[in-house]
Amino acid sequence: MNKKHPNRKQPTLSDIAASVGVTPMTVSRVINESGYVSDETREKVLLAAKEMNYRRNGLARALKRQSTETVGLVLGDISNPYSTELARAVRETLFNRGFSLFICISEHSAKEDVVAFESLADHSVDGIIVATRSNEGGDEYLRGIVESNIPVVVIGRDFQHEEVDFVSPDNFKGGFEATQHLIDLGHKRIAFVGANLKGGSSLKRLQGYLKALTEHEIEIDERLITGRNEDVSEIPGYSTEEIGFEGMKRLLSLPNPPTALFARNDFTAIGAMSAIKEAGLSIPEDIAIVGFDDVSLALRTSPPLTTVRQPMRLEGQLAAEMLVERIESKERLPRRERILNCELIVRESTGLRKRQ
Amino acid sequence: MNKKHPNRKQPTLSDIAASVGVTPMTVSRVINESGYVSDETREKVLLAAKEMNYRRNGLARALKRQSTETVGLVLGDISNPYSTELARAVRETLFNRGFSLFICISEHSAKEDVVAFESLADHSVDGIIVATRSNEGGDEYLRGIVESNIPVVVIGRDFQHEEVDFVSPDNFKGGFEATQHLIDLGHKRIAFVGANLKGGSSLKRLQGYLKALTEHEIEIDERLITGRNEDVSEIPGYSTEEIGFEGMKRLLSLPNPPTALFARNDFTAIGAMSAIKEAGLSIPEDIAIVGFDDVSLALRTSPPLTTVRQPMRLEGQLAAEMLVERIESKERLPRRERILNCELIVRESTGLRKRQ
DNA sequence: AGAAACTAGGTTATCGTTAACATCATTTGA
DNA sequence: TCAAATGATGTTAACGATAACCTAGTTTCT
Repeated sequence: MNKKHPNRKQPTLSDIAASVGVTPMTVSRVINESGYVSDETREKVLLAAKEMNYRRNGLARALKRQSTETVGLVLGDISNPYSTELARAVRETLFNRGFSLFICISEHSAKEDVVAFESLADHSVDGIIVATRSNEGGDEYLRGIVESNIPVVVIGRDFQHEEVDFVSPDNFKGGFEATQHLIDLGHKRIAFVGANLKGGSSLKRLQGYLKALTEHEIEIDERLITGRNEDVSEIPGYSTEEIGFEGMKRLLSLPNPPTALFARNDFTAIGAMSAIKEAGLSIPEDIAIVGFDDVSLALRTSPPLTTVRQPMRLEGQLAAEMLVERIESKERLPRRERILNCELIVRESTGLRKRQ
Repeated sequence: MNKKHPNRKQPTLSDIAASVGVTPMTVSRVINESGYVSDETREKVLLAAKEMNYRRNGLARALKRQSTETVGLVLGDISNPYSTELARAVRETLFNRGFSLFICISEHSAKEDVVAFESLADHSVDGIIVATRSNEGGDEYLRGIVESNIPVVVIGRDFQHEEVDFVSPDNFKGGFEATQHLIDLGHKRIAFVGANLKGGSSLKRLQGYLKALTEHEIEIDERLITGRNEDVSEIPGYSTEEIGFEGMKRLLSLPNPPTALFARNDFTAIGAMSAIKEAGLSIPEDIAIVGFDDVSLALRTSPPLTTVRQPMRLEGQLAAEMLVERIESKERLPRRERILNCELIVRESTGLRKRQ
């Protein structure tokens, strides 16, 4: 709808009312199937509405009703299958509860986070689910949104607020178990690829990795931890496979390269596999690999990838349900946290126990 | 914003106006930086606005202004990196033109297409970019939207309307060139994996494939064309790799299996590669493969995948620009079509010329 | 010095819809 | 049989913001 196309104007309730000879209110009752309307009137109104190609003005309706029955989801990188599954689960859950979903993308930068929040707030969504990484500017704006009484649920984002629910996979435990698995197989020189010290799920996975090493009294070698301090996803065209590929190349050039590898996610693992093959080494004989996420592709790498499966659908579903509860609740609800278990899926990329 | 949380109500322009001692209109001028306001008044208003945590009501504003400066993008499967790149380009282009973007996902079914269109129309977006596959119900609803004077641009969707612009990669030519490349290498038994006879880009790629075979007088063997009539993407959890994997397995069990393969897209190709390796065959020696899209992962498969690169960023950018033109144009514009060239990227998965 | 232009506001009406209440006829129940 | 319930509308007043128009004081230019 746009005033710049004046040729035909959108008909309104009043237009229909005038053409049928009733008041706008009666037409509204017909359209919304509420209140009493005689069959005769209803039919006349419906006919006129169809003829005039009537489409209700959601803005006016929402303005009056003070609710849009719409929820916003802010995602970082949507190329990640994780985001896809999450979005799908959120959408389905919301749909069943009568809400529609708008997705905004923020490529992990504060500025874009803010833009996303702004557009959603501007459209008066009834609530927001945030699944981007934490960052200063974004957090501040988000806090303002919460103070405006817009219900918010965060997924995997480090954001503390007494009225914001939190859903996350147990990245720490997942990282711990992945590393533990490699240790159990007899590995001592275990690398971590794709560290991001700025926070987010990757940091938690790294911490789990460190904990496992420490617990088994394996010395931590910083040269085995690759990654960057900067926000890699801001480099355009720098895909997550590339992080794995380049990280692995660096590791392979060390005087004493690792015998095993835990990658921050499956795509990073795939990039690392590519580098390993390029170097003429084989998986898992020379180097064992564990990924994270269990994307569908993990089953089709050669060899199939051992990985940590996170319950993406469940995360989305829970977040959506919590948000709807908040939206529909008359009182303020206290913060709720749900940390969901991950599951180690052992495939061939870690192979058998390493001979000592 | 929701009336269900009545504890603190959102302040309005009038609230600020009252607290400062001016009219709402003056506050509006300050907020919008339009019209004349004295520095003194401006400061008082801004201070009050900040103190009261004022957030403008976009609904009321849009209702009055008859424009939301927002565009909707309807995507099918967002897990496809193609969708990601497209969305990114669209978002960036729109952002530079002062529009914000909302994405709706429709997993290719008519019902969900309609839901997506409905929510977008309901929010009075200024225009819609549609990148889902054509389907009857969706097309009908879409036509209604266009008749309501909401500007629409379609990407790769078979939808004819005199006021709807069309952007698409040249899937036909891309399919032709991919097949031509295999023929040039000496292949005669060339399979197509992932056909979808219901239309969409896959059908066009298949037609290009058929044309190339015909032109070189290679007999078309229907057993070498795998795919389904039904809409595979509606089967939950049935990923596009799976199509390639299963299709390839079927092809390998033929009495006279193909020596080359053109896959509807890169992920299908990756699935097929997995099946080929599982059967103990090698690429490209036993079977050569060409994919489509040139996703970033194509560089990291082993061997790296020969594929047809489509200009995803350009598609998104053009679509966004055309849409903005339509939105800002005072007159009706005729349909414009842009069919964009694709580029064959030769990598190792097709190897050298086949010895006869 | 007087007209024109600028500055700093205020007034009014409206965007399209609907909640809340009012009106009046027709049924229904005790 | 008459009050109460119900059915079918109409009326009024917002929801919050702003375009369009109006007022009046202050500069500026010729």
